[in-house]
Amino acid sequence: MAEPRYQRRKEDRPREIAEAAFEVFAEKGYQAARIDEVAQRAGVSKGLTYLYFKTKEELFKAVIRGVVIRRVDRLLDAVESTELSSEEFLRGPMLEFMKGIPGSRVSVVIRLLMAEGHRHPDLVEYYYDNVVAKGIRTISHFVERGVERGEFRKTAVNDFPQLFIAPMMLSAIWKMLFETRSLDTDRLMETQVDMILAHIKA
Amino acid sequence: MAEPRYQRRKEDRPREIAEAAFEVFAEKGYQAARIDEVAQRAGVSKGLTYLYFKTKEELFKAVIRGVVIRRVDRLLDAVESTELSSEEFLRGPMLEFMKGIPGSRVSVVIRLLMAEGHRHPDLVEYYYDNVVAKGIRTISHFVERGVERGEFRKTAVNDFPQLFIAPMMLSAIWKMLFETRSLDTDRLMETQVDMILAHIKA
DNA sequence: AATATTGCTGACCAGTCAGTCATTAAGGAT
DNA sequence: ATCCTTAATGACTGACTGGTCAGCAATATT
Repeated sequence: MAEPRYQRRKEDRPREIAEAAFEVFAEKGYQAARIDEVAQRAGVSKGLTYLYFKTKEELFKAVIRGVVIRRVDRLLDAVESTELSSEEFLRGPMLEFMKGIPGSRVSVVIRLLMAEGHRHPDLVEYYYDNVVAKGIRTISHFVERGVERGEFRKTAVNDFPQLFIAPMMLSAIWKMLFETRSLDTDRLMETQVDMILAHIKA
Repeated sequence: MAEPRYQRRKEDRPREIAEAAFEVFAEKGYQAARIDEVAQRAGVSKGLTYLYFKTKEELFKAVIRGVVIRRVDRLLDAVESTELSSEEFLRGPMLEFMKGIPGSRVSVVIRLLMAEGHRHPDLVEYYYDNVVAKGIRTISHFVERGVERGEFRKTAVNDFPQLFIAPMMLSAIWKMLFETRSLDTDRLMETQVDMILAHIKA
């Protein structure tokens, strides 16, 4: 009749701990995050954290890696499989994707990487290869396809797919730092898309 | 004949300490920065640091505040006093200003603020009022002057001066995280300016 | 030269925290 | 029931560091 003091849940623990860790890292940053607090939020003892993650750094890396991947892949798939015109895709799914970034977990990851990237070069590399480079290639490919289809002209924008996402990055940062001070980030990104389209449409 | 063990230099110490502190904060971030190391780099004992700055946090704030101000004010003055046409100003001094940001101390400050902003809301406010808001107003004013002079059309760009600096922000971040991976940040910013001009020129 | 002033030092303290490990007990196997 | 494996606990340690302060010595004053 005595309640068991805990349950053994080997399968779920790592995910639960990583989930709690993400929250704590998000709030405090890497250095100020306390393993004790991670454990507490996961409803687990500190020792158990160290059973599943050898060090704080490893936990950090696991958490960061776990966040972002699927989102970029979805965009990539959408580009490949869409039946929309390039302009419609830009104004529709692409813009929707970008609007979703500021305020999401992705921007937390950006912050953490900027803050701690120095000391975790392998993490930066992983993130660059699997998120940034992949995303940039996807946009690049999208623009070139537009050119081939005769929808777009060939312009300097072909060389700088970063132009599409620059306002998104600014929006993410703005929201993180200045939440209260008003900036209509959605319309900011829309305006950039308007401008790019006006510039490259055939 | 015995060399004096130290010299008393009340005037210079604070600046020297702040200088060293900037370096250490830049390399390590706020939390991981050690006051001992700051003192060592300033060629000074740890105790002296606490004579001039009451706490680590105060030192941090003093350092951040000391970095950015003059730069933005120079841009503001340049806008007011220039005899160039709006387009010439954009392509000349304005672009030069923006190219100077990534890789400069300013981007270090951006990184530190993103990483530590949470815990220093007054610092964020100070930075917003004296740098961000001021800069945005300056650009806004510049665009509106162009409209009044008949050089520019009135477009959505009037409402989003952030569009001018978004690629600059992306460049700053890119350079910090991915130094090695090539991106011609200067040309990225030029391309944005080209595009904006094409879009708003009367 | 003697005295006063104060910039500066560095040993020290009290608190903190990542990581360890001896121990406990959950729950499957027999 | 009993044993056995191992998930889970949490007290503990050792290293580290922000901040203090009693005293020293470089200069200013007389």
